Amino acid sequence: MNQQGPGDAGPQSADGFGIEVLPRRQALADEVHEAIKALLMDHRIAPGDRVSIDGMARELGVSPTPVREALARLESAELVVKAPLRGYRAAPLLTEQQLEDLYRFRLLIEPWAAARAAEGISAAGAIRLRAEMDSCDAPTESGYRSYKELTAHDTRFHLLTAELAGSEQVRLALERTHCHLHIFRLYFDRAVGSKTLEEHRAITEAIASADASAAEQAMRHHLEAAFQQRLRPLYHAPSSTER
Amino acid sequence: MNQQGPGDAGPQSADGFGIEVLPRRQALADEVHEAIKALLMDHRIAPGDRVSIDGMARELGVSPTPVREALARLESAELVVKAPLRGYRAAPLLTEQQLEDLYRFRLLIEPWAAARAAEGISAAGAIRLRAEMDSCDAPTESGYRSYKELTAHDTRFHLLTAELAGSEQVRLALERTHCHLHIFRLYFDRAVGSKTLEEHRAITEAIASADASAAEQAMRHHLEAAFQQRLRPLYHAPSSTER
DNA sequence: GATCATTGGATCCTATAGGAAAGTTCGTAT
DNA sequence: ATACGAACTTTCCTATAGGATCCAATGATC
Repeated sequence: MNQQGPGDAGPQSADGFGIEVLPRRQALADEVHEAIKALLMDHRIAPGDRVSIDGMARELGVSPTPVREALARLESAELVVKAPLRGYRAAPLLTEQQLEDLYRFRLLIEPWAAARAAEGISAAGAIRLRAEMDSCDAPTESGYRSYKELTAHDTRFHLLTAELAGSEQVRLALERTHCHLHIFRLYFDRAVGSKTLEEHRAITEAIASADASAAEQAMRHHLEAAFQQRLRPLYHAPSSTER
Repeated sequence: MNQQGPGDAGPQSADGFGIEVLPRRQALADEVHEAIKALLMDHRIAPGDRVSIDGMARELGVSPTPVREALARLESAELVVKAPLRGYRAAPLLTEQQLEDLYRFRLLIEPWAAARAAEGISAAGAIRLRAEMDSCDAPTESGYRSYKELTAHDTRFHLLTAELAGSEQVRLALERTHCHLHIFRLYFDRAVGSKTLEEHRAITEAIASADASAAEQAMRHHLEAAFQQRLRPLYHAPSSTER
């Protein structure tokens, strides 16, 4: 609607100085896309719930058209399923078999990526990796970090290792699994141990010291521990929402 | 045109007797999606060309809304790119580096999948695999098979091996790369050798005889040969745009 | 003659309206 | 009381209109 205040009408060449803030003219369908994704993660839309185009448009205060576009993309990402004349529904939670399959896939590509990242690590890459760790590592004494924050870090960390491996296809494949979103939906209300950060730290150091086999092994250990010790028990424990 | 002109409107559910077998109300957006994908593969939309929403709607005789939805999905699949206020463009061809990256990724997951398929092969699985081979293998003397047909077989064959591996994630990852579509766009006007079918046959026999290491090796050989001997030379040969 | 401002065209983006189909509910007959 | 049928409601699906923006062409000015 309104352009952000005065002076930026010209998107980039406002004053001739290439500030290039690029006011993200991108938008409305993308914002709707992110909004719905956030609703799915927060369980404000439970798995299996209907996602009405009109209802979502009313709730977000936009017309149905961008909602339709956003849902089409979410369907392509398998986060919602579309029944031809019955509307969209939120995708169900992963079954235990699907989760196992997902981690088998991650075990196939991520240790490999960690090894390649270690082989080709640069000074700048090591800095980026350590910065990511520090962003979530530092003040762990005062207050607990929210699970949402830790998940965001986890997402960035794993995608960063894939990026450092130099394989865009691996990074894309990992991103397209939306594994972090699925995991988040699985135990979005549980506290996460500090084990994750410890394991991330081990991976970081292995990569930063260019030790390929150590990086591969650390990543493998991390994924196996996450699956066997943290995720899989959720299916056999009582479905508690305790903290 | 108005809403549903009288002639073409009522599809077939004229009377209350819904004898019509599944009126296939499925999709208009889906059909548009497939139509545009076909246009991309046939180079009727060249890489880099603009894909106007209104223009495509006029050409296909539908309203812009389903076109918009189809393009949103194609963008999610990275077959078109969207410039915020400048419309969609067909994605450019893969660079040599991107092709190499793609095959590195396939070498990571597909030999693994072939080995798992061999380990868990069933009688039914072997039959399906051989049927796929026979469908394209048989009458190779009378007429040449079109490249389009062979590509379709290649797509089905590789997805089938991934499916037989029992990993939905691997199958999805392979599908999401759209590698066959990219390859097709690379040399859509060339004849393909019979080498591909020979290599497929070797993979099929290795899987059907439950020889995991042979299957893995055959798949690896197939991918390396395809990249090194068939695809990569395209970048160094004289340009192929003239016909 | 070259550069910049202005105007025009095309396109995208959002919003709204109307028709069609499916699910649901209520009423009636057995 | 139960089953069947009809009407209703909700929702999706398509089409069209209007506002905003970007690219291109033209004319004016230095």
